[in-house]
Amino acid sequence: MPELPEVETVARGLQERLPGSTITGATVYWPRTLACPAPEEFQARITGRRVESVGRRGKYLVITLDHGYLLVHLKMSGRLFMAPADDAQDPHIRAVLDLDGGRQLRFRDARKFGRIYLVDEHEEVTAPLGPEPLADCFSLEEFRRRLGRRSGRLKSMLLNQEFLAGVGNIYSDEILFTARLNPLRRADTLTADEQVRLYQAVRSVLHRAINSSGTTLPDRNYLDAEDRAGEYRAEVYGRTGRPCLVCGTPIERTVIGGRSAHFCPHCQL
DNA sequence: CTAAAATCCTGGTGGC
DNA sequence: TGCCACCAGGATTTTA
Repeated sequence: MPELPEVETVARGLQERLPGSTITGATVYWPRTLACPAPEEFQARITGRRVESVGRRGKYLVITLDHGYLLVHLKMSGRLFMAPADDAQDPHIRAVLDLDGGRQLRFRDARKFGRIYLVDEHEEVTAPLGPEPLADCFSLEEFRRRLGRRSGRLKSMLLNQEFLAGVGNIYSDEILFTARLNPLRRADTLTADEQVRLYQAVRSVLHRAINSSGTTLPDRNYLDAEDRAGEYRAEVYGRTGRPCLVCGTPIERTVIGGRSAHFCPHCQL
């Protein structure tokens, strides 16, 4: 499932080739893919736009146009990539933007959870998001401030996009393992030292995951815009029953807020 | 406030 | 081999 490191990898790949392209048309094969506006208005407004840059905010791909923004959320199975217009299309293509030079930007999404937004200001979509965990301005002090006001479980807190933008189910588990904190702990019970560990784990895990181009699980759920798999190796996610890489205790799995949580019962307190 | 459950979806999996 | 029930998961919405 694409989270911050995977979306960042896709954004960097598209940034190599997409800027400067002019969008000459659009086809939406699965109408619900389009969060806004309605298909006819989308087609009218996107045609003739030029791509200026490709970036990321939280788990959203942010494509800056000469007028407005195209935002794409990949959700569970979404992929965004460029292809020659005469390449065969697979049945899971939900939307296609025609580009100049006989190319296309294709949105493929087997599970149909992904969404595309065309807006004048990207804040129309991204306003509710919490801070970017890797931004220079995201300080320990700000993290502590946000943490102190919460009483929920750490696992649920890290998954909350209004608390912090971009962390999903894999990296929330990896961050808590690195911080040696139990996913069931309540946020307002952390000692000062534990707050520092969590802050540093958020930054180091996401940073290392980006440097490894993200995580591709054995089912190959994620590939970047150039079909490359991520090389990050999860230490607890999906390793239920296997030995903890630090102490050898079998990794446990539980459900918190409807999400699977993997952790070492010995290392994470 | 937290939190759980339901919702949207389909590919993959385990049981028989 | 085939069929089927079930699960995963991000975000939102509903309910307690």
